[in-house]
Amino acid sequence: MKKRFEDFESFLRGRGLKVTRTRALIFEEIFAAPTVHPNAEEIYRKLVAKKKRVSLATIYRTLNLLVKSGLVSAVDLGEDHSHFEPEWDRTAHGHLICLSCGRVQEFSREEIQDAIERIGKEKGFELDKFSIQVFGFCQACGKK
Amino acid sequence: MKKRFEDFESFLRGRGLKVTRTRALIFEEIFAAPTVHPNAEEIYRKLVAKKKRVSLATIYRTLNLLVKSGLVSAVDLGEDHSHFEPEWDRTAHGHLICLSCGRVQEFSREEIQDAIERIGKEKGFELDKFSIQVFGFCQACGKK
DNA sequence: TTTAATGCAAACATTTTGCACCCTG
DNA sequence: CAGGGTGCAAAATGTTTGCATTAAA
Repeated sequence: MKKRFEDFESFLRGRGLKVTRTRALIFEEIFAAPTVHPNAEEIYRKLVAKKKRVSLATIYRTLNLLVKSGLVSAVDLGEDHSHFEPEWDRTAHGHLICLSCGRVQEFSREEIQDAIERIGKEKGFELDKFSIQVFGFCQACGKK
Repeated sequence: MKKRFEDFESFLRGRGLKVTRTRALIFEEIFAAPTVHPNAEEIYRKLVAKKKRVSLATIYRTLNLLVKSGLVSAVDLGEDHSHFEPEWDRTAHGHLICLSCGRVQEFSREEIQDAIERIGKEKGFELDKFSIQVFGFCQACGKK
């Protein structure tokens, strides 16, 4: 099931929060290009480029709401700031991060998910979520 | 093979850098308690408690050297700062991080490492390193 | 004695917050 | 029109850097 803006609306209404123009714009920026993994600054710059009047503060506040809602995840790509991606309902996935060009590819493997679930069982650890970052060189960069 | 201070000395000498008292102290702090995963601030506080005269700046500078040397890794435990651990020669491992008490357990599984290597091959991605964080509740906290 | 290392304070980068004004419901 | 939302500027964090001084080699 694909998450859409209505899910964010429900989340906000359920907490007595308001559905605003700015929140919709930020939501759009993340969901319209799911492979981009933008950070707060990038979202800000894109909205400014589209002549929207927003502030970084609001972007951070909205990102926090989106993460709390479960519709968006923060991902660590080895930089000193967070990146954000839509959280679709699908097998958990990891990221391949190119140390040369910075390109990010996703992957998902049942076997890894299963192995992690087995580890949780063994150690009596109740799983919530996990993240995997694989660093290296993508096909294009590795060939050089 | 277990890494020891001599390895750090070789690294430093090989680059024309100096083996100093402060660098030894910081190295010790990380290697003496490998399960601690301290952050820069914690290392600083422990050394101050031991009446050592150090600055956070030197700790950060030394941590950067240790990471470059490959003797120490920076690990992301979901907080807004890095933690550090000795990088022993062993199968790559992941961390189970308790969202309630913050305790960190390690795990390692050949099958995960193999799966990631297979993914690299498939995508023509030349692997360098990977990290896995599993968030959830440890046995003690989960029972409550 | 030469060159790197250190502590300190200032600079940085990212993210959060206080406040006066604005907009949604 | 009441209460949350917003932009702006200031604050809070974590980390890095410039500089004068100290200490390895």
